[in-house]
Amino acid sequence: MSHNTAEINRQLRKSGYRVTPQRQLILDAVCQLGDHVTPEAVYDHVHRIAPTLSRATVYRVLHFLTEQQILAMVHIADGRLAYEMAGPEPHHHLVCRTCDSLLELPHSVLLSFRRAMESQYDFEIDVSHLSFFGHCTDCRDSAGA
Amino acid sequence: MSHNTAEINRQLRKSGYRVTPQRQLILDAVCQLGDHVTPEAVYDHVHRIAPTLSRATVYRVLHFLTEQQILAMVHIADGRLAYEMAGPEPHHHLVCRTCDSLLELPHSVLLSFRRAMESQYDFEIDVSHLSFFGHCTDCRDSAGA
DNA sequence: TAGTTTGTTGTAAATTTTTGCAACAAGAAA
DNA sequence: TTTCTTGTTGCAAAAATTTACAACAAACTA
Repeated sequence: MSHNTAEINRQLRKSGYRVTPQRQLILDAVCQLGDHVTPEAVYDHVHRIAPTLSRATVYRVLHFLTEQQILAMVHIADGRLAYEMAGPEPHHHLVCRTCDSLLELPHSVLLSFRRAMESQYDFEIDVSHLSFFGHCTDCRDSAGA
Repeated sequence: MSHNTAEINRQLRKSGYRVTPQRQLILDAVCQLGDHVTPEAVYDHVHRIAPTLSRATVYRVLHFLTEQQILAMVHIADGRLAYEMAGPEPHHHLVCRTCDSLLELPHSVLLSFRRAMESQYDFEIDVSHLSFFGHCTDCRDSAGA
């Protein structure tokens, strides 16, 4: 996935934050590495380009960009965290606990569920990204029902 | 929440695992401490009773009891993990990102969603526990729409 | 372009979580 | 009750993540 650098930079500056080379590198890395990028993968990637960029900065920037809704935090197996670009159209994942495969879930599938929570509980679910864990077709079959 | 010790112990032994004082203490701790118990809270609690019980054991046992479906792993704010008793009837939470309050969601609310995923994607969602993050009534109001 | 403000970074240390391994002990069997 | 097998634990070290703080530098202003 690509991202509109100029637009993002403008957004950050407007909010009083700064655009640093570190932030740009880390954002590019997540962008290039695709879905479910772990902090360690980001670090490995950017560290090759900028050897002085520290792990602490990676963690801080990932957290920061998530707060700014530029990235989305994703739960992957075992309660670990990963990140990915927060597209304008959210999508979600069905994560297989056995083979770690991913199925993408279009946002539309969740809209009615979200509306239900809103009307029944007056609670506004943040649907920037959701992961559901379970078992895919193949793994259920091979588990030998 | 209370738990049927004898039943759980029988289940573990039947599967070839052992019932140790450490496991019993940790299970009791989660039970007594209620919903969303963090590993650190468990450690503090059990460490008072059994000072030699190590942090490593707390983490290992929480993980183990979750695999055995005796506990359920819960995602709390910021991607942190917590645990709670896995009741026979699953329940879920709406977690407010602002005030950290919890709303309990009856399992029935998710049944249709789960069925939909099964028929549309042939994916069986594990619904032992789900957390949805967002904002509750009060916090949306005070945010001054 | 130079000066000023203050948001950010790197370092190092603190915390949290995981893992290897030898000693231990639960539970089965005799 | 004693013995034996092997699942578990504690320790210590490794790995992952967070935090304090001084130095740095992005962006605004003149």
